[in-house]
Amino acid sequence: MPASKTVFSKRAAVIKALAHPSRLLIAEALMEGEMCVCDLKDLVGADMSTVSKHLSMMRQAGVLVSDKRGLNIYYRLACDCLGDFLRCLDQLAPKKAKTKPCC
Amino acid sequence: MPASKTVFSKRAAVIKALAHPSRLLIAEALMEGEMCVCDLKDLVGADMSTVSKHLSMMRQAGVLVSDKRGLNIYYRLACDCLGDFLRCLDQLAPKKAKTKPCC
DNA sequence: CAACTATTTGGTTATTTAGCCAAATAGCCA
DNA sequence: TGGCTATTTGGCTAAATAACCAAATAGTTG
Repeated sequence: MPASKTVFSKRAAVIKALAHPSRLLIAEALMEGEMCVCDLKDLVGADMSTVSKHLSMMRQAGVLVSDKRGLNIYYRLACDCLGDFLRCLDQLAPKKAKTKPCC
Repeated sequence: MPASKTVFSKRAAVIKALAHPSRLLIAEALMEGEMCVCDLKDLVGADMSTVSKHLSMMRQAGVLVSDKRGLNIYYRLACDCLGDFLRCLDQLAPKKAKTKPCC
């Protein structure tokens, strides 16, 4: 079991934590600042338990950190570099592209 | 069906194309330059058909472009910005982290 | 054209994931 | 304490994913 395999699995887990439309929406929303679960639930429009599972998965991958204050639990991005990470996406996400290099 | 939903799905598809240990390994290898499928098969160590499916999925997402020359098909990264994208990962991938912000 | 090589496609199966509902947990306030 | 409210957890089902093998496709060369 090569150590490099573990490295790639960990990195893949980080990416996987962003590889879902709802999770991406959450990540982009959190670029503006922290939000609590119920706000994120409204944003995503899914069952609270579903959102909660997305969030704990993202936290476990190291993408988000959470912070409990009173009844609410606030989530925020673990890392500022995620902003650049996410901004790179639009260059790749095919609008009509595919014929010419995106950047 | 909100347009924004489509946008997030497309972006998620791009990310998903990198969200697998083998695909990440492939993407990093291609940062050095193009490679043909059989070389990538050796690199990944999986069945050629498995590798081929990973590659076509990445191409479809807009992450890779391919180029057939003779019997071989060469793949390369569609976008230089992927380098930065990938380099951001190490900052997030938990080594022991999780206690302090990564960057 | 026939044999060969590189790659993709189709089929199958096992595993993982996403969603919902219901129940459990935890902090707050009367 | 007892009842709220916010969030997580467990259980379940449907759908998506990843892997392999076998067969099909396409280009090459004798």
